Amino acid sequence: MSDRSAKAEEILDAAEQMARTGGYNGFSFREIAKRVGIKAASVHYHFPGKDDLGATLAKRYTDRFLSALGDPDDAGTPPGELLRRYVQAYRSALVDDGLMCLCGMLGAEIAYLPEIVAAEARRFFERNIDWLVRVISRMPDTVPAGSARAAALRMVAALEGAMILARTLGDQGIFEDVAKEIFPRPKH
Amino acid sequence: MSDRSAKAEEILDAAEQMARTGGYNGFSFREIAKRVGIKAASVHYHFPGKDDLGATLAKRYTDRFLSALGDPDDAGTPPGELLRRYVQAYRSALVDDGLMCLCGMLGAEIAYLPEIVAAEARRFFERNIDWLVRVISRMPDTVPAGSARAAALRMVAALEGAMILARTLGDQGIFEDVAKEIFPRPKH
DNA sequence: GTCTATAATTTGATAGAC
DNA sequence: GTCTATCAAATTATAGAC
Repeated sequence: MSDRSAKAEEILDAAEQMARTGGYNGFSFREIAKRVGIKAASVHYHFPGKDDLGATLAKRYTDRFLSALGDPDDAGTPPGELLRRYVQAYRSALVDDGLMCLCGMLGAEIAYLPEIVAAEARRFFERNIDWLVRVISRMPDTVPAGSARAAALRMVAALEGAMILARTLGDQGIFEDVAKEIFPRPKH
Repeated sequence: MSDRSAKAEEILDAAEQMARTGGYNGFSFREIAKRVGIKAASVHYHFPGKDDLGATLAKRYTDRFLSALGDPDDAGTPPGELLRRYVQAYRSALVDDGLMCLCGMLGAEIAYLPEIVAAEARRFFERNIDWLVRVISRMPDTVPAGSARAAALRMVAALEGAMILARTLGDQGIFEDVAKEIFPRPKH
């Protein structure tokens, strides 16, 4: 468990909303402070530097995301349902939150990020791919052995790209058009 | 033709390199000035405001991108070759330039952009989709009529997402893994 | 076209009182 | 934990000399 104060969580909430709209430079201590009703100096009490805040933010995002997915090896859940759950996690980020994927945005600007933030962005995708590979490996009739990873990469790429497209053009239907056809196809 | 001075083009070159690494907040007048060997105030002579510079940058990027694609209706070029050329445009942006897609980054942060910049980011994707729809419509054996647009959206999404993934994980092979299987499949 | 000078604002950050 | 006060640096931008 992460033993963070309620105020620290509030700070992360505000920072996340801004970072998922404008990236790492999209949030500032002053704007966070204003939103949570304290002063900027007080934010530094909870998070010493912006890099700490950013890394914690990305870690919390990843942990929550993976937690929503559940165990990829759970024999009680069919792999097809797990893949639908994966798509739903992205849909929820875009539609329910009305925001972009935090680590997608951070990943795009990774060359300008402090290393501890960059490392968390990388970890998000590594864990995502691991999770998908485990699920897809349970579907031997759909994907040739060994290419589970390629199938996982295609899913992640399609969903991240679909978020950008839907967001840019202001049309959530675009996300659905892409999501509809991203599942690994049966071997023929 | 755009009648811009050589110095204006230099400014755009510097700004593009930074924007394709850190987004709209990833470039500044001072840093541009330093790179092209003038002072920040002089940059304002060429581009009155940052929004002007950003909009011009996105427009130049879009024009060059579409120019590299060529005429989607050119009967002398098979549609399959045109689609390979489309993938190559993304590959070149990632591998040759070593940078992200400018409008992908701008699109992700569109909610925080000045309207004239946001409009150009939207235009990039609208024109990309139009171009792809025209090409895919020339391949009636691969896609059911009417779903050419959905097929186009899937290609754009996959390529934008593949760039992010490859960039974040520092592995260009990831781009290739995704690109390999994004072409519309034959009807069966 | 480019410069100096300067303004107004924002940024991440620290010291020290309460 | 939060505050005031303050800082150094960076930001976009303008006025006016050359």
